[in-house]
Amino acid sequence: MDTDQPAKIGAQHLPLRDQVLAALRKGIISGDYPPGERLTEDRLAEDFGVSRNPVREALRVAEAEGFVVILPRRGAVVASPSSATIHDIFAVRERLEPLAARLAAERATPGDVTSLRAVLEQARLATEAQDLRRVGELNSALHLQILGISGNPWLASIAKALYLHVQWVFQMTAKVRAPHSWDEHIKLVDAIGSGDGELAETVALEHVGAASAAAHETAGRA
Amino acid sequence: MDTDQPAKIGAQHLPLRDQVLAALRKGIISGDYPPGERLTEDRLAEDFGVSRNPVREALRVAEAEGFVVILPRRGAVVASPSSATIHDIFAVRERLEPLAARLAAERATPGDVTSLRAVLEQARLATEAQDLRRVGELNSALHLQILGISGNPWLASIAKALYLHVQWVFQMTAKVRAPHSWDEHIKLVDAIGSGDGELAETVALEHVGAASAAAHETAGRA
Amino acid sequence: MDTDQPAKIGAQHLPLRDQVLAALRKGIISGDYPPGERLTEDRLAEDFGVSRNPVREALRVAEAEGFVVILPRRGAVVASPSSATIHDIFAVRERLEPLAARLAAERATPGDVTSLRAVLEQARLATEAQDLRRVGELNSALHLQILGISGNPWLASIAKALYLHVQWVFQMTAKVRAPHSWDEHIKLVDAIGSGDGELAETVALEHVGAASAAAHETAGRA
Amino acid sequence: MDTDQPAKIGAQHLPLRDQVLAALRKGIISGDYPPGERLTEDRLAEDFGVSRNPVREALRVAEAEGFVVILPRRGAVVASPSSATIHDIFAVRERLEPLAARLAAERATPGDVTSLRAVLEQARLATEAQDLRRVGELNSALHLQILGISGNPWLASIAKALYLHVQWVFQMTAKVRAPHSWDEHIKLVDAIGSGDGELAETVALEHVGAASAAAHETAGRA
DNA sequence: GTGGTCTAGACCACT
DNA sequence: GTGGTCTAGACCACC
Repeated sequence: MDTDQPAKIGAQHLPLRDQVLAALRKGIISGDYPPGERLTEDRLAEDFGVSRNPVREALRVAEAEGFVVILPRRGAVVASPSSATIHDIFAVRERLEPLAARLAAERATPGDVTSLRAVLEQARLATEAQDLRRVGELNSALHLQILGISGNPWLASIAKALYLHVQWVFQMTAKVRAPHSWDEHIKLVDAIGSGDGELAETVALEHVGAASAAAHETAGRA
Repeated sequence: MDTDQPAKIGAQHLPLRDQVLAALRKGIISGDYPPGERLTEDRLAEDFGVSRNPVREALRVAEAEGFVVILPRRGAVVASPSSATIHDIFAVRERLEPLAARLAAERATPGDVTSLRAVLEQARLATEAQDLRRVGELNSALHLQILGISGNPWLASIAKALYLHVQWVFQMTAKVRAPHSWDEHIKLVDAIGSGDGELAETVALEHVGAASAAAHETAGRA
Repeated sequence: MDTDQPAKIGAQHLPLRDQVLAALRKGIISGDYPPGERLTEDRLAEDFGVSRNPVREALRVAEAEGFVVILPRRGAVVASPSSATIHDIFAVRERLEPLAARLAAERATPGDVTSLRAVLEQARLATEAQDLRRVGELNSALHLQILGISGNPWLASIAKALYLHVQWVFQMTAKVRAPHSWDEHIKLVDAIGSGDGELAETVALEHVGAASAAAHETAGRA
Repeated sequence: MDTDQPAKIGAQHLPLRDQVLAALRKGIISGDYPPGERLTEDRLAEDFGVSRNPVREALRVAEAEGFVVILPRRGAVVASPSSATIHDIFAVRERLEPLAARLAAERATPGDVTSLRAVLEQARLATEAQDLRRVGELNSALHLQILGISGNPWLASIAKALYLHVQWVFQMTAKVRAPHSWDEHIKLVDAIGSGDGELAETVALEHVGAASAAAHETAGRA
């Protein structure tokens, strides 16, 4: 995915705290840091090879994002999404993703639609190759791209956070509903491409509903 | 709702960073730190009488909440909500507050409703006394309480952040649409009290629509 | 080449100056900054998206490494290796690479040898695939690996600098002697694997001699 | 070779960073900044009466030369040559000084030889006067002059760096092998004067071997 | 004693 | 020269 001529050095040189945050999110979502696990600052600092200060700053943001719970003077613990959490998250997603789809349909340029269709095509190939991991990545990429097209950064930021949590839960339950979701995705992109906001919103609502149902089937612990 | 006897000392002893964060939010919303203002760590540390580390941690969270913008190696700046931002925020609120009202209607206990009506009554008295500041506070209190009753912490947390930003913008434009909003509030509480989720959602949608219109009239600058 | 579990964040988070230095070296060797080109600090700062300070520090080191020439109060210019320079460099390489080969032969563990042979195999595949760029990279990788095995950091550091310059000259003359060099490399690795320092030194000397001859044929300008 | 009348002011006015670098090298070699000592930028800036910027640039070059070790985000420390380091350095010198002697023999003009003999004579006088410090300086001057005569700037630059480090180690161990080395020096100059490269190389090799042995006797600590 | 919290100080980069 | 960033170390609450 890297361009040959990398972006300017200054722009890609992120502070340690940001890299720590990304690594921490990844570690949590991947299950390396399982729910309920205590996250002592010293341990994380050692894991990442940095001092405790950037770890602390990353933990504050991770808390704001809902990945960890911090108890004052007690330390941080990986959050434990329950089935209730999943229910809550989907309740919000059911409202926001249709909005995103509508806005995207109203604002999408031909280039945007081409880009979305490219993701669909890649997903088709990955599905044929049975590369489930890649399918999952493309699933995320598609939704994130739609959020970007919506042109509402607040919506995008909130929905992205929700989306990451859903991925996390899926990861925990070791189930992916990849098999049957791409038909819905194609319909969604078609609707966005048509420019019909009302239609896009309807399709998105159905899609979230299906995802929600699948999630609730597989959830139910911790 | 607070007991006269304050809660346990340990529970009310918040870390400095949390107090700094609260003070920072308040300072930004109140306009003491106007949009575009540079927030050097040293200055904030001095303002709050702490060292730079708790200031840094508070800034990270304030960034995640959208109150400040942090540019790597350049420092923090108070965010500058534009009229586009207001539009974006209301677009999301229009989806989430009706959801909150519906959930609240479906879950509200009689005690919850009594509590909501108490706020309405206090607001009526404050309006008669022309205590506009108090009216504003009660406005916030009402909406936050509804969010709490909804029982969806994700929804509550997101909507609260949006709500704070709306307050901020109102503060900036120095206009409050307090005069005519309480009629709507009464209708909203009635709907919640009735337990009719569908009705509550409809009333909430109208309310947000009115607020949105008022906000867009008064907004329109960096 | 990246491992799945990346190295600790702290270890791979280099200062901007180091990244600038690496980019500058790469730009010079690749010919993007041709010999004789003036390198104003402002321009480099813009090219890399950083401020002038890290650029200045990178330039000092690049000067110490012989890639640029800095004239006091006049600025930096990309160095212009002449055929005399090539001659000088090879005169030194003829003494140091045999030494490196001898030391490597005396110190190589079985694992070291396996690693060297892996590079040879990759090079064979890349040669078959006619991926000349990859062949060049593996060529460098092999020699650098031998230097590392030698266990003499001074030798490694000096020889590496010489090696980079030779690559630069090859790049300038747009000639690569890749075709016939891998036979020699195989002999060299065999000698190192045998543990016979004397033999390794002899083979290395022949190898450098061949490279030197090839370089002198293709050089002769700028 | 310097004229009595100093060169033009512009040419002799070196940038501050170069003067700082020279002073830093001198301070390290002389033991004023002992191995392992932390070199904070502020302290050096104060010591030399300059701002931190030229200090930083000098430190980068000093690192490239092996006098200091810089740990990212940790600062600079004076390098600590161990006996292993000494061994490594001499292993390289054994290859490069004979080469320098051979090249010098092949290229030396009568004037060059006269100049070398003048150094020998001064050294004889200084030895008689028991001015050991002067003897040491002349020792260095002789070897540096031979490197210059070799006509290979790469060789000269590399060998000079090695030579400075050897001096440093001798300084640290407070031992100088001055007593018996001048006989060897005379033989070396004779060989160079004869124009017989093979002979010069042989003599130089013996000389480095003797120096190496002496160094290893006196070394043996961090 | 472990570990969260905060301060002091220094490196690093921008202006 | 100012200011962002990170590290080292001290304080102090909890187990």
